[in-house]
Amino acid sequence: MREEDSNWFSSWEEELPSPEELMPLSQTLISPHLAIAFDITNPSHHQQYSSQQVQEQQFSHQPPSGTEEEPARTQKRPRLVWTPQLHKRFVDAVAHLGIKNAVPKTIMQLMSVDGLTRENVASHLQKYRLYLKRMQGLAGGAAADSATDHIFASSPVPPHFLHPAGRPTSDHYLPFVPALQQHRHPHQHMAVAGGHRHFGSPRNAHFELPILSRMGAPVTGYAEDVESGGRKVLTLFPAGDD
DNA sequence: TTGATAATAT
DNA sequence: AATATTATCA
Repeated sequence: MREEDSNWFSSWEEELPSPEELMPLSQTLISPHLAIAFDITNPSHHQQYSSQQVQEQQFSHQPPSGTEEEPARTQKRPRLVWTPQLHKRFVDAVAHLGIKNAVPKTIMQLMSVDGLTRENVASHLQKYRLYLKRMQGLAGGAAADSATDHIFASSPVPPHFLHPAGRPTSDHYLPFVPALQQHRHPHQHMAVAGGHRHFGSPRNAHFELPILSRMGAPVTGYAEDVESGGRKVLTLFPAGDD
């Protein structure tokens, strides 16, 4: 742990974005009417995800190209930030499926994260596999820490992941059974949300984010602004119990 | 850096 | 044709 990890927790509540700042990706990326079906117009019932702990993923990188009311589908998807919680779900899904069936599409479906695409998972899976390979080499005690693998290290790697692969699928590993979202059923356990901050104008820093999909209430999270070159990244994740 | 995208393979 | 894996980009 570093200082930053302690610092952000300090300014955690201060920088805490309000639920209104969270834009439901399900509304922008999916069909408008479908988004409405997913959307909660009246935040009355909220605390039904206590065990799951609503996870908010903040995206960044919003193209400065004028129009802000671009068609949802033509919208360029912001960078996804893989938080430990999201990663944990990823690992759980992979563990549940077994290395064999752990392919991007299936993983994505099992994760049941709204807004998460197959590409997101594929990209991450690629990195994760590399991480696993790296760990096999250093098997024994020491773990590789490249600041890159921090996210991977946050979640324990199931034994069979490092296995030479000979077993078909002996997974009595049932972390959870998310129940694939087959039809339009607004029952995601998690969701990815995005929003755009206007750093240049700290005064009118109000966003016209519509409404939360259906889990904006207990949005506990911390927001950190990271500036890399000219790229502003705002990451937000819940203070989960993980 | 980390995640997206392109290229390629199955 | 669709999805998976690898490589490269930003």
